[in-house]
Amino acid sequence: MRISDRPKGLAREGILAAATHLFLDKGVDKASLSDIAKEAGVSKGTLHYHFASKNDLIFAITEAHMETITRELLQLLERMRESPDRLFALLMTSLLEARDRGRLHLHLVREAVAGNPELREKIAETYARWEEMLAAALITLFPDHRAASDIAKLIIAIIDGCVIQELVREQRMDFSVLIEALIALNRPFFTSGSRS
Amino acid sequence: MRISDRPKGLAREGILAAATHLFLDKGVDKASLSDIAKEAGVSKGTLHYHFASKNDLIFAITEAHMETITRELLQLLERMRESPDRLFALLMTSLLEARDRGRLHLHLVREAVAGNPELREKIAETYARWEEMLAAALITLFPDHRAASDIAKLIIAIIDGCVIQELVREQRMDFSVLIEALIALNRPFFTSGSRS
Amino acid sequence: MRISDRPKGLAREGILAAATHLFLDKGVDKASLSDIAKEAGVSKGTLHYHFASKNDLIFAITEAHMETITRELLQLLERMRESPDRLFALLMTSLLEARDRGRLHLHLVREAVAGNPELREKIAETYARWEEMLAAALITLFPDHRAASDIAKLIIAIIDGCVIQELVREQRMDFSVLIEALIALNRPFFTSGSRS
Amino acid sequence: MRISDRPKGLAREGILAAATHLFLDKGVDKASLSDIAKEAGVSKGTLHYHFASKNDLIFAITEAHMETITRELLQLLERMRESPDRLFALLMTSLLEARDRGRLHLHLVREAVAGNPELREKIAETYARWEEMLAAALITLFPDHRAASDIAKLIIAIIDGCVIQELVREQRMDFSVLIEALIALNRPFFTSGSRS
DNA sequence: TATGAATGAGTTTTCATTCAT
DNA sequence: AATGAATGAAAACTCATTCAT
Repeated sequence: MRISDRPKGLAREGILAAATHLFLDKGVDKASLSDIAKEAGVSKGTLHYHFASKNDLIFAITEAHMETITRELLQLLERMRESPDRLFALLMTSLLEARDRGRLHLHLVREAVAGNPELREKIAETYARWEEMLAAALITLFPDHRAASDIAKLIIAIIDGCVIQELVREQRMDFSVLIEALIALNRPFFTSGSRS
Repeated sequence: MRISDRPKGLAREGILAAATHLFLDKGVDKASLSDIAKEAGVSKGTLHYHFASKNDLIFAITEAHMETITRELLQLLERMRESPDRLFALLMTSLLEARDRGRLHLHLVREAVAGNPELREKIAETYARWEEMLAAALITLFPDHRAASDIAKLIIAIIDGCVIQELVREQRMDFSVLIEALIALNRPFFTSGSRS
Repeated sequence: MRISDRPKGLAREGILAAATHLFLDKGVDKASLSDIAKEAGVSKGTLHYHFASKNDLIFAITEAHMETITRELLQLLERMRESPDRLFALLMTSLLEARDRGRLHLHLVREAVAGNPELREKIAETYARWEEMLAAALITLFPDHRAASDIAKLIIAIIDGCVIQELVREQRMDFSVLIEALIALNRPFFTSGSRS
Repeated sequence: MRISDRPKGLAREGILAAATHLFLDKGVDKASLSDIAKEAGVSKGTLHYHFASKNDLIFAITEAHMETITRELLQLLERMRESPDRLFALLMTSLLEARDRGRLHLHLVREAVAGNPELREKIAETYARWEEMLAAALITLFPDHRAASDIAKLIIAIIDGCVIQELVREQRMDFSVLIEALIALNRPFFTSGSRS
């Protein structure tokens, strides 16, 4: 809030915002540092003053992105106590509603997988953390249920899968329908009708 | 069969194989045409003789990749008639077992999403086709079930989601456990015990 | 001589000539690849086609430079049989007469010493070779003389030292005088007059 | 002595020390002002406060370096009166024993030769001064000897040449051997045995 | 068909220098 | 005296593409 804060932070924040936008839009590889500097309204020199390399920038943005999702997931799980039966629907609509976030997520995950081991490690750790958070919440809500950790894994996978579907097919997924499908799924296919 | 045929086909196939390998390994952007030409053992000139642009090459590889999966899906659905109750497990283990395929898939999807609309369209169409194939198979196997199309969508999403998990966390997913989870999922969480 | 030779070799030779000239003139660090490309009349892309990195170019030029001196030294030692008493004068005037060569030599040696171990090794080997060649020639000319190898070392050092003097003070050294000095040197200073 | 004096002098001295170390280590061109500021533990702003440009810094360091050698040469020539017969050996071992000094010397000389005329002039003057000092000392020690000035020139050249040899070949020169060689040199090679 | 030489636009990165505080 | 944020010019290097042969 102090005046002296602004000049310092502003450039850095502006760069992060510009980079986030361009990474999201064109992907990490195709967004050049020139593009980012231009969009942030700073010189390339300034950009490198704040982020020594492109990798640093990617890392900073990934950290912020993962942190944002984690925070949101936490809030979501809090709210869930009031209406546990809608957990799944809430989770998916909330986490997916920002299509931009999904887009950025895909780009960062791909960057991590394509030869950026540190980044991959970072993302893997966050995934593991989400899984734990989800599993813990499930156990609180349904103390008598086993396999909470597996269900957590499954939920995360479904969300990621839906992100891809949305991005590729450019159409919203209708979750109410998906959830119906999930409910219906178990009866005929896995138990092969034996559950009377 | 004529002698003159062979070199022609061979060079093209060699390029495709090299490009597939490098795209899979480093991603589409980071694999340069020089790398590919070198790995294929041809000159850059030859590469451009067979594929006018990098985009052409990407497109050809995407087509081949999607076609491979489609073919495999078809065979899988055939085999399914004999043991319909294991459909899901079979689907997932088969489609995921080649980790390379998942890796390539991620890279191609990302390339499509990041500013390559033609490619995106191509992939979207194939996804739609898979969905139809799956839905049709489900209807054949379980004629009295509704929402086959939604379940198809869900299955595809789960598979994509698992691919990402595997790539990021570098650990195989245990499907038997996931399927258990799926079965267990519907009871407490969605029906919240209301199922009589 | 064939027509097909020319286009191929020409660019490479042109680049080497331009780089030699600029390295000599401004030093290795201050001669940029842009400068070199411009002087050679080719694009920067072409330059990198022929020499993958600046280091490659430096190395190629160093090799050529050292080779030139070696060749010349060989010819000199041949000619020496006819007038062995003028060996030293001949050596120094010949090797130093091309001031450009000395200039280039200083730049390359400095580059080698400042963090280019491969280059340093290359130059060190050539120095050792010169020393051997010189020592062998001395032994042939004066079979009864010991310490040929040490004298060779000394001669090389004197030449290098004179190169530096010339470059820094921008004035030719007068060798006849230096040689006089060398002759005079031993009597009073080292033997302190004891040599009757 | 006042408190306010110290920080001022200290920063400047720290910068000079850091720059000397880095120039010596990596060469003048490859040592960046950022590196130097970091090693000196000051900001880049401070560095520019004390030295308006990199050239200023180079110049200051060169002056200090040349002054150090001059001072040492003076002391050496003083001590020489007591054992004039060992002049040469003493000179060379003393001036060369600090290998770092030779390294720095090479870098500064090269910088001077490569497009820094002021610096070149400065160094040339100092060389001339050394020559005079040496010649004067020689005349004092050996009043009846002619060509003292040429011998001085020769001695300086030999020292510079040995510095290069040492740096490139990374092995100490054995001076006793070199001196032997010098003594031996004059008889057979130059006079070709004619010295009755 | 196939090549390799050539290109130019573009990439990330480095760096000496300036300046408000 | 000292700082650190900012800059722009220039560095080395990459790469898809073109083209004569």
